[in-house]
Amino acid sequence: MWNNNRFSGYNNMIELFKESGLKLTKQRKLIFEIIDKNEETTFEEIKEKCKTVMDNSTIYRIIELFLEKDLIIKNVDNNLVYYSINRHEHKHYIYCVKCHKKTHIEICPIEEIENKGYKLLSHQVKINGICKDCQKK
Amino acid sequence: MWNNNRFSGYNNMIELFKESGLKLTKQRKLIFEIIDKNEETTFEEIKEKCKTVMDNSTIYRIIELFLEKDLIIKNVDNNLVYYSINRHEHKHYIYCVKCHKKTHIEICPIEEIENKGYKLLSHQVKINGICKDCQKK
DNA sequence: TATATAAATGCAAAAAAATTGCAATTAGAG
DNA sequence: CTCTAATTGCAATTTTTTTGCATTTATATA
Repeated sequence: MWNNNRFSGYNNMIELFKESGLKLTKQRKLIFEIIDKNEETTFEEIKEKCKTVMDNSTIYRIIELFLEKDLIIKNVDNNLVYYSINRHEHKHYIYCVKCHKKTHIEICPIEEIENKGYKLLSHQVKINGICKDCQKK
Repeated sequence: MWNNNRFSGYNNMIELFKESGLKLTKQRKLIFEIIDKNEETTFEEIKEKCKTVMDNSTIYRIIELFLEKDLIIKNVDNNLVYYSINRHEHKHYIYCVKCHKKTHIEICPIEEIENKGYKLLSHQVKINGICKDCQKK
């Protein structure tokens, strides 16, 4: 997963950790890989996959750390918390809730915001739908 | 607050509750009014304002109920949970984090989503910035 | 490669948040 | 006004998150 260049600017996790000044422990490595494996990962998934390997408190601490260092992004939808690797790309997607396919959305309000004189601080966009194929099923 | 017609389609809370099949208790009324008073209300604000009037479990139950009945919208940003009245309007805003002014954004990705064959289920858009005036200060 | 040490983890305990069952109360229909 | 189903308060539980400290570990450097 990690050698396929999906992460713009870094060739691997080791470098990424080094740049953030983080020791590469096996616990951090595991959590990072779990989050990296899917587009979005719930906290429950992480807990489930880690429970034999590390303590819950460690999970909490690592996730907090990753968020602080901007390695991951937190996202809440429908009472579920999701984490994903921060790939530093400015793109928005629509997710199919059935097949989990994602489709890029071209439209982006940034320009309009800047035209209105606002300085942009943060934005969250989350769009769920059902894709063409899944509607047929 | 409630008689100013901000809520499209309903003239008052009583009617709204009736349509949703909810008894209008003083506890529900209070929570609804608290959420209605501001653009966004945190759970802590609600707890604080209700603590002398009702039990915490009642607050949890009422908020859950309002969400189920789609009377309010839940929104998470920066680890804080916000609630707002569901005014059934399809609009997006940019919020100024300093003066809390909101400005409507025209752009909307819905059309593009539909062109791509997706059936839209839900969407969340949250954009924070600093408005022109506040940047000068 | 070995060593020193600052940082990270595990563990157990505590604190905080959310949920539940049930008796008492209340809104609203008739 | 009365009746009843629905709602609330209360107390207890369960679940989630945080914390302090002893032990372990990653990594810089000798």
